[in-house]
Amino acid sequence: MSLKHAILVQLETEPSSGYDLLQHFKSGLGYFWNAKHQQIYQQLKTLSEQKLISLSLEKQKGRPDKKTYQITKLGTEELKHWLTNPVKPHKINDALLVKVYGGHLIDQENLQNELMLHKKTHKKILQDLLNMERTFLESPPQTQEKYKLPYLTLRRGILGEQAWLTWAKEALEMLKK
Amino acid sequence: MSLKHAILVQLETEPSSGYDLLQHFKSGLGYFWNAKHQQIYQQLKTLSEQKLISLSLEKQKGRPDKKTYQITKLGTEELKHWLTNPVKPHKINDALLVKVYGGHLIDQENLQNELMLHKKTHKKILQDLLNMERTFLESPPQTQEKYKLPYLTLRRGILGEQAWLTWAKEALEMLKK
DNA sequence: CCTCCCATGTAAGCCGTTACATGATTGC
DNA sequence: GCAATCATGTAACGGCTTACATGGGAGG
Repeated sequence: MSLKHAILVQLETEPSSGYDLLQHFKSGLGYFWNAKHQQIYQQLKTLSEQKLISLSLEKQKGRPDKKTYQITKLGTEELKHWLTNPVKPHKINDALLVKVYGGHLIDQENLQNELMLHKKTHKKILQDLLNMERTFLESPPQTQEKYKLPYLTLRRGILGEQAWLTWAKEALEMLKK
Repeated sequence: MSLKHAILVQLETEPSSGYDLLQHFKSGLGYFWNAKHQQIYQQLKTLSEQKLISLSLEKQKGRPDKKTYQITKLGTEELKHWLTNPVKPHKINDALLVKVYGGHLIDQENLQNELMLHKKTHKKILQDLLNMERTFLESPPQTQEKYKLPYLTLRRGILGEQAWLTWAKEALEMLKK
């Protein structure tokens, strides 16, 4: 629903190609918004038709032209409008918890293994986020001031992942009894 | 994607009508899986056609027949199969964080107000979850043993909401400077 | 009377996933 | 040579949301 706005936010920061956006969704932004390349390219097409973004072709040697999009005046307006109106609370649809809820139907060992698998992923994510935080905290004060809002989203990620890991520890202990 | 399985899990516990399921999605299960009535009724129809669930009509005085669904053998198999295979990690698509990320475009006050609004909602959810936990902890040991897996999902909710509130406090302090 | 809760549905449209497709460059 | 990364797309399908629709009972 707001992939649209996630793209506009990014383009407001700097003009990007579809591929660039994809990279952002894999790193920083990606912690709280996910999108695949197919969806991004389709959305860019739509946004372009709606005149919320515009396109420039950058010629590249040897490679096909790189399509760089930038936000238009209309796009900035739309973005500001969206930012000013409240968003609905985030909906959680977490299949793992459905599984835990109904886990009495399968081996406890099986359940534990799956939890441990997810734990690995979450540990990795936390490490990545902590690394980003370290980089941020080592940057000069004016950089920190400039990126303080993205930093807040990073903090959300860190606190969220830590809470997840605390839960997993608790859950595994309980399952092992 | 696994509304299907969320429904099967619930029906495995007890036969229910569409309306009953809706109530579960508004309370316990609802913390980690959301669905609207339209979606539930459609899904029940589909599952019924696939013979994963079956229907009995309960006659009621004065009211139209209540449609009660129960899980079939085939449904239980499908559920066990799903439970045994790993699920993909939960994807977060959180519009509020997109907003914070791009919040430099609007009033800081506006952003703070929205955060406070969400804080209220999360506080309410946490209170509800803590109440459910109290009820659980006051129940007899055999009940606790029986519902230990759903209790784990409750714990996930509590830890998650507490982490959210910790973050919000931190964020609001930072924004006020 | 009016609103909330019980109780169930159809239909259109949007959003997102999966599968299919192409082709160049870089590093091992 | 082969895999990974850069770089962009189309098409089909499935899931979810929004709007529309109906009708009885309970309580203030």
